[in-house]
Amino acid sequence: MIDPKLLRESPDTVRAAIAKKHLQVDLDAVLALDAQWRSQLAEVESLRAKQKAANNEMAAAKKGTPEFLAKVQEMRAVAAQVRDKEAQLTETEAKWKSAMLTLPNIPHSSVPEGAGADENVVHATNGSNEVVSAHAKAHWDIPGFEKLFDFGRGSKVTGAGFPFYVGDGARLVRALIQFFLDEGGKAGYQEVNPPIVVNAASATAVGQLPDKEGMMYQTVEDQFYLVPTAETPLTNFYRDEILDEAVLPVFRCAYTPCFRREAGSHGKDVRGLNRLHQFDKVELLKWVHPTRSYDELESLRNHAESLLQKLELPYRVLLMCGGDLGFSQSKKYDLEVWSGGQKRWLEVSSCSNFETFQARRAQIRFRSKESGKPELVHTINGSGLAVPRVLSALLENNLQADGTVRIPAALVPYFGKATLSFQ
RNA sequence: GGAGAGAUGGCAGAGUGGUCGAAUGCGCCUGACUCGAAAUCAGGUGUGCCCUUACGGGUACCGGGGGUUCGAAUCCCUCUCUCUCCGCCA
Repeated sequence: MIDPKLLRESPDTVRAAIAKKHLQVDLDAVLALDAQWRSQLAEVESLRAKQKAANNEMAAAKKGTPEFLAKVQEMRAVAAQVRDKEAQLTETEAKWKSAMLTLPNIPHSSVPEGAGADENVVHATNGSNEVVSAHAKAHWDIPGFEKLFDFGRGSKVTGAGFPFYVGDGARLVRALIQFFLDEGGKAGYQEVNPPIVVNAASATAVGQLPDKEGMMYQTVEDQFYLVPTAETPLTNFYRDEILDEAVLPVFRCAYTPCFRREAGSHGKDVRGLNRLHQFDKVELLKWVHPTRSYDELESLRNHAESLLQKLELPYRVLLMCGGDLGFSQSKKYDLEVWSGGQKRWLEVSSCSNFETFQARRAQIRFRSKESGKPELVHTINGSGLAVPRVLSALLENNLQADGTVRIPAALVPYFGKATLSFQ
């Protein structure tokens, strides 16, 4: 949610943000609702002030005296009025709140103009398909693939998009997870093992409810949600808290399985490991002082890049343009790994600065040393990294003439050997 | 799963339906005393929202939600969580 004061004081800033993100929002309707809410609030509060004053008089007077009884009579009418106006206010407030939630975060000035994915800016590239094996092929076409990545049995046991990882497949997944966590730790991110089901309040605080319930798996009895990303429990760690300024910045990383229903995304690009309903990911998250957040976004992105470098995978970094920036981000980089067999880029990390947008909704604040008052923190997150697509690139790019896969040196200590075999 | 107890400010802990945003203690901040510190003394010390250029004013919040009442921290209903005991169990 954006700052309601920003909307009042500088509606044009909000209008420009909506335009830059190529969204359609009737801002005038939101402004009208805001004015209505404030005037109704003033009305209710002045009635309550009246009640309060009368209460004090009545407390001083003797019970049962004619004056007292007259006052009770008088206040009955006021109480009825309060009930009435309060009901109206509650209704307006609900509309106001949901209208406010339709307003996107303000893009940072460094975000390029653009309507969609085609206009994202290639910020950097590292390596190219030239380094990729001449034997590369789409991972699902590699002989023996189903032995290590058993989609058939996964479909039987659960459904499409829930593969079994078997033998070296399982071992490689585990190696990647542990490699990512260890690297995160070295970079100063404290490791956290969070709950992987969350309640509705947590899902709401990060904006996954109420609009995106279709994205999450739900438990039947308890109204819990399987996390679509570790960002959900991790961001909620400090929900409704006021931190000591001295604890900032906080860097955390967490591995969780991630569950996504992705309703309506069937069809394109869903083969093999590209898009799963359950996948493994290490998430990086920072809670930082507002003055530092753009520096911290750069360093988080650098860390995520370093993982791809150590895995010797070619990748590029995209700076998302306004039209392809998410609703709640101020600035976002995507890291895409080159998948030599499919001959396409696969997104493996999305690094974003949310400024106060998430923190406002989740009420994550710190007490400013300067003012002594609570202020909202800035939150930044990114994957470091998502496992299956790294896996795709690794299997495809490193496929050798004999049908085995070369394991990059950084991963050998984790995997336990230098090659993976599909036999 | 069964039985019971509880939830009040940073912490501990009072609170009779009315003058309770809430005693008291601790903590913290400021000042006095001191060369300095400790001790002592005096004052201050929550959060959200609305109005106001400002000074300031108003209102809400005693786990969440609902109800009774002219008036609720206090009474009623309901939910959640915590603790204790029993059962089950990786």
